[in-house]
Amino acid sequence: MSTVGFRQHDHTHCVHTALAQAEAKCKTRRLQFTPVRRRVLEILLEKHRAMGAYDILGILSAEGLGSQPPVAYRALDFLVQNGFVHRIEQLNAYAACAHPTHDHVPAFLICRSCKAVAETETELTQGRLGAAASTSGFQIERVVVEAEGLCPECVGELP
Amino acid sequence: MSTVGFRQHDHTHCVHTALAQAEAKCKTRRLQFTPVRRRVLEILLEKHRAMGAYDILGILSAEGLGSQPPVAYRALDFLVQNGFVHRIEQLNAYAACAHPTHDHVPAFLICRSCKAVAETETELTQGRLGAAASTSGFQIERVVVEAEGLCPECVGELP
DNA sequence: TTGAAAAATGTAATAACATATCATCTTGGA
DNA sequence: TCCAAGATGATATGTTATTACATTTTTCAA
Repeated sequence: MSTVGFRQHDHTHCVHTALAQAEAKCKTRRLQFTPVRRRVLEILLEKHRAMGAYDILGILSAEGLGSQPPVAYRALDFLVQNGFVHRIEQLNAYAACAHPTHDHVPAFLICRSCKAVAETETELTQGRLGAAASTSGFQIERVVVEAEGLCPECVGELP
Repeated sequence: MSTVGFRQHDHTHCVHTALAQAEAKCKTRRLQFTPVRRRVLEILLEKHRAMGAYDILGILSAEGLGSQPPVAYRALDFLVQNGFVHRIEQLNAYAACAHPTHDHVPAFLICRSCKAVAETETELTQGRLGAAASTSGFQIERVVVEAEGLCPECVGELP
């Protein structure tokens, strides 16, 4: 449960917890946890999957929270910047962070069939990548690790 | 030189070599190395950097090789499919493979300042990601590893 | 407490990236 | 030589993301 998220669970509780944690973190850092930002995080926590900016915008729009793309992108930028949400590069999509209480390098397992996404962690400079960087003098600031494949559910069901 | 590509080098030679290797590989695999596909690979080898599909299309168009997006995307799909080119997810861009002669999991060092891209390699299931995958029953098929940061040139020059 | 600066929002327009569809042409192999 | 698969031409459209600028709200210190 702490590393992989393919299993079912009731998460009304975890949504509330995560929102409360985000609110607290914003308070201590003096960041504005505005209604749109809060709602975008809540949407991503509730859906518990990767969503595109325009999917989110559709919901915001239906709720009268804004209808133009920058509304969604600004909120997402804020949430990504502050570690509440991760961007999944392969999918051009966003997912709520599963471990928002500590700094980490996220890594994702992405099912190419059902698009489920599980988050785990990895080390910043592990193995050959870190070695290559330090050899060449490259200074790593951020690492994207995304594995594509089949989740446990889909492994059995496909050709 | 085999892992990192931030250093300068004369590469008229390596362009020719890489094209010849691609041609040979297509021959043995019975793939059609058509003029557009060849030219797209050549462009990426010559520029020796990540380029967007529309950048490439601009060049093709100026040369009378086609002016509509599918022309570029089809050629890129072919080249990616067959391991001659990699897609850089973070940049929505494409770069010629630096090690086309053997199968590998590419990893990239991407300079956020000058956009230079160096390719190195990594293991498919190294470390915690592989562990999380096998624990949960996720079957990894492809891994994207992209590090963003500052290249040796830019490390010195920025604030 | 109030006023200036910083941050956030509203809104319109457009840029950048990518695919669907269908007709036509070329190639390789039976 | 003919067929089937693969490649190309061409049009249209879908999806993702940013620029720009006016306005409002919040913060913070004088």
